[in-house]
Amino acid sequence: MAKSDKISMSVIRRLPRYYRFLSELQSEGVMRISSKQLAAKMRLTASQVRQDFNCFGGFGQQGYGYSVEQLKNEIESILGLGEPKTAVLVGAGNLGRAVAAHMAFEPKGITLAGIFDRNERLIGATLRNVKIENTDMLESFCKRRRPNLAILCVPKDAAQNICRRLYSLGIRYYWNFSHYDVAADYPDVVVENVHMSDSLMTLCYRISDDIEAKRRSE
Amino acid sequence: MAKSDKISMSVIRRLPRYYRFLSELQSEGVMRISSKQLAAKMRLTASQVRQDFNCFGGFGQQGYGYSVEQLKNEIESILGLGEPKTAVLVGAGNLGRAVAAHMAFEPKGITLAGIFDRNERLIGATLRNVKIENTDMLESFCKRRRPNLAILCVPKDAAQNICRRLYSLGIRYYWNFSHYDVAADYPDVVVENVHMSDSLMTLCYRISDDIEAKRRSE
DNA sequence: TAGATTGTTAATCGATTAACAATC
DNA sequence: TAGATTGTTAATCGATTAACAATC
Repeated sequence: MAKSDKISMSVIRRLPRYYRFLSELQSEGVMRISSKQLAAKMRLTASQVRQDFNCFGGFGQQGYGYSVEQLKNEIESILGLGEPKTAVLVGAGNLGRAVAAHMAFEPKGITLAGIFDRNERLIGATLRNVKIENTDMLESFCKRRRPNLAILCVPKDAAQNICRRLYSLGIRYYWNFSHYDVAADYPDVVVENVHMSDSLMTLCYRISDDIEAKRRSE
Repeated sequence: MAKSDKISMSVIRRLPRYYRFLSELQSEGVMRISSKQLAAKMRLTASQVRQDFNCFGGFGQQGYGYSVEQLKNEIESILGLGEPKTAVLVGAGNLGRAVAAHMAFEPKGITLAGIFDRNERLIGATLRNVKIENTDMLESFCKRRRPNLAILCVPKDAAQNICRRLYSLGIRYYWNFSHYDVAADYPDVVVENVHMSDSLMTLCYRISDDIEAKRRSE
C-alpha cells in the first residue's frame, strides 16, 4: 500500500485536507475526480496533487482520474484513522471541555476514555459519557486503561508536571494545546501542537500588513 | 523599521513563536541573547534566526547579540499587536465559549466587542463582560461598532450564511474555526484557519507511522 | 483509435544552512 | 586589541511546478 520512503511533513500536513475534501465530494455523490479538478477546488496545482498521492502509490488511472471513494479510503488508511487508539484528556476548563465535546474522535479511531481536572467544581460532571475525575486518579486510570495518547488542555505550568507523570506512565503521543514545550523535555515523544494564539498573532500580522499595503497603494 | 520586501509565510509563521520565547526570556529576567542561544532553545539554526530577523532590519549588535527587550518590542510591532482591532465572535457553543474565555485578546490589541449565537438558551449569558446576543442583531451591531475582525466558531453550514452577512457588512479579516472555505467565496479577504481536526489527523498519521517504524526495527 | 489524464522525470523556485567579512 | 557575534552573500537542500511518455 505504501511506497515507504520517508514522507515530508509538507505532504503529511496536506493529507487531512485532502481527506476532508474527498469526504465532502463523496457525500455530494461525486464518483471520480481528476487531479486538475481537485487541484482547482483546493487551490493547489494538479502536479502537486499527483506528486502527493504518488508518495504512497498509484491510486489513479490514466485517462480517467481518481475514484473518490478509493482515494478517500487510501488516505484514511495512510492517516491510520482505522487503528484504534485510547486517549486521556487532562484539563477540563473551557478549552478542554470544548475539545471533549466538539471533536469527532470516533471517525479517527480514538476513544476518549478519561477526562481529568484538579478543580473540584468540575469533577463529577460528564462529557460525552465520560466523568471528569480528579487528576490524582491519573496513575490508577492509566494503569487500568493504558491510553496511548494524551490531550493536554492545562495551562503551561501544570502541563510540565502532568507531562512528567504521563511520560512515566508510558504515554508517548501528545496533542498539546498548552505552551509547554513537551518535545524539549522528552525528545522521544511525538507531539502535535495546537497554538491558537500563534494563529491569532499570524492573523494580526496579516491584518496590519494588509492595512499598510492598502495605505501605500492609495 | 521594516525592510518592506515581501516576507514569506514561512518566516511570518515563526514570528509568534519568537515572540513567545522572547516574552518568556524577558519574564525570566534575561537581558540579552545570541542567535546561537535562541536557536538552541527553539530548535532552529542560528543562521535561520539571523536571516529571519534581518528580513525586518538589523536588530542585533556584533559581538553582543540581541537585546531581549528590544527584539521582543520589534516583533510585537511587526506583528502589529499594538494596533487596535475590534472583533466579533459568532458561535457561542463549546468552542466559541472556550475561545472567548481563554484567548488573550488584549495583549494583541483586540477588543472582543460582541458575541452572537442563534441558540436561545445561550443568549443573555455573559462572557468576559460581553453579553451573548441573538445572531439577528449582527447587522445592527456591526453598523454600530464597526468590527474589522470576525471569529467564526459556528458549524460549516452556518458559516456560509454568517460569512455572507459579515462580508456585506464590510468585514475582511477572519479567524476561522469552521470547515467552511471562506477564501474560496471571497478571494479578497484575509483568512486564518484553525483546523483542529486536521492537526489531530496529522497526529494520527505520525502515531501510526511511529508504531510501524518501531515494528520494523524490532 | 483518439482523447484524457496519470505517473514520473527534469527544471525551477524558494527556503535553509554554511561561510565569512564587518564590527562591536 | 582579541573574542564574539552579527549581517549578508553564497552554497545546498528540498519542495513545487512543468513537461511528457505511458496507458487507460
